[in-house]
Amino acid sequence: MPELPEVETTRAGIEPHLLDCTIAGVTIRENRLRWPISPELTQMATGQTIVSVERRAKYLLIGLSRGFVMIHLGMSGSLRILPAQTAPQKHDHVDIILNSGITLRYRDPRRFGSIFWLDQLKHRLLDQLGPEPLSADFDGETLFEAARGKLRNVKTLIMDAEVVVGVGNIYANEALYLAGIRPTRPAGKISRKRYARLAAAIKSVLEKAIDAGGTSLRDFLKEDGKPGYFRHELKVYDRAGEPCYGCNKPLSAVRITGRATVFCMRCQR
DNA sequence: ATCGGGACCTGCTTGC
DNA sequence: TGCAAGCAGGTCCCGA
Repeated sequence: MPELPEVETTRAGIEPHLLDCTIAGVTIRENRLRWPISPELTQMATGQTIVSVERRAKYLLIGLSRGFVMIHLGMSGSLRILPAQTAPQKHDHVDIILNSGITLRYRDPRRFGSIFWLDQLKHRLLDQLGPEPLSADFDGETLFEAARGKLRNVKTLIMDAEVVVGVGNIYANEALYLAGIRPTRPAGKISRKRYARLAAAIKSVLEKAIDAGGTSLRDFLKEDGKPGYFRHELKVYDRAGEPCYGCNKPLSAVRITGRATVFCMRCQR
């Protein structure tokens, strides 16, 4: 489900509802997420004021007067802003209830997501993360350097969070199409110049997806319950066998490390 | 050190 | 129509 644009869309959507609010309580109905939710989350967060709502990679970081709540949406997670008395539905695992009369509700049918209480902004899952793709710390040189001597294919490289964060399966496919690079190409055999193009394509597709409110295929909904509209802008993802918008040739499909991969045999080399 | 594959879950779509 | 298989936006961890 959520890649960087969907997480960023969620962050921007919930931020104005959360800032300066006090947490009146945290209800955990189901703590069996990817990692069990620590029971101390409730007592540590209750009574505190929310001072920031930020994102690092695909993690949401809710800053409190003391400490942080760190949330990952996994494959099927979403956050909604709702009136506090709204009855929970199936898979609504956690509520963060605010003194303003609203609740931030976490839903995650597959339970691949996670919620952590952090005393400080430090966690092993944040330690090894690469640069943010939309920052100046990321460019073609980042990719070229990471790819030196590597035999692995370029799609796996750009989906590796130690190389660059936030690029999941949809946007990896899209960026490689925009850059005209075949996903199966060995990463170490691609020129500086083509990596500059790929880095620019990653930035461009992520920015445009954020502007559109993300991509909604199945589960993903924004904090207000509405879908994002980038689905209509997808050039290759979910279009296997359909004509390439560039040359009309049917798009090819392969699996790369278990993930659906779509590309144009003619436009991507 | 690097890499691929399995594992974790539920729900929806597809094909027999 | 019913059922089982296959597939889905992530990513950690293990064994080769």
